[in-house]
Amino acid sequence: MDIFLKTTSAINDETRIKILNFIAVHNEVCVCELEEAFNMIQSRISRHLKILKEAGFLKVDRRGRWAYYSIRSPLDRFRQSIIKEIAYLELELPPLKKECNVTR
Amino acid sequence: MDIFLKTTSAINDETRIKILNFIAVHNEVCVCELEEAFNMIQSRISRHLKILKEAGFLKVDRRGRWAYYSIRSPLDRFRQSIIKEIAYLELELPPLKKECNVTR
DNA sequence: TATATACATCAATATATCTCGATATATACA
DNA sequence: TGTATATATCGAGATATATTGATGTATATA
Repeated sequence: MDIFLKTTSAINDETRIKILNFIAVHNEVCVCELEEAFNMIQSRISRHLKILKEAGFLKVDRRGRWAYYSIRSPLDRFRQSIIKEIAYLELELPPLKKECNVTR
Repeated sequence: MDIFLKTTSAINDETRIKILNFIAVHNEVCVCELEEAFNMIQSRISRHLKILKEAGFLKVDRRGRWAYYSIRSPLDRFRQSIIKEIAYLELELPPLKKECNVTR
């Protein structure tokens, strides 16, 4: 029950739904790219990423000073269906600008 | 997005998850049966039923003084997967007592 | 028609969650 | 070693949600 509720509360927020969708589309993004794309302050993005990660949706890969977030794999049936359902929403995607760092 | 959020917020509550599961198992129950089974005051049950209904999970059939709630049918793919996932939780079911009315 | 029953809704309070700004930490590199 | 960059975390205020008890509404029946 607790894990289920952690999953549902993670997706019960418009910002996190958009972030999750953005990451699903772009495969792997760093915090500063999300900050830039969504025009939100870094602490806000970071907090939402933590919630999505702890709910089992994301994994993080730290390389150098950057933290690259992507969809966790393998992903269980239920979380897969959630991401699929979010894809069906056809949310407008903000542009991804790879300007916050050059070593990519 | 709004509909999606309505769905996620509906299942983002332990009481509603239990109610939804209870109804899924028993097919059709009235408010007083839920009140009895979960030992909760009527206004609380009624409010949660409204949220589940407006989120597309339940339908209500009024017969006489009673309101019988059941899983809405047909149910879309996503809501079906949610109810299935809740079933996997194997939550303990409180007993259903059909004492609140006799005309059944 | 008056009363009881079943359910819905409202107002007030308690609790949880989101956001921002400040601060902490960790890495790279001059 | 000192500074800049990228990210994480914390505290306070704002907002949203849940719960309760009171009240409203509709139906059945004495």
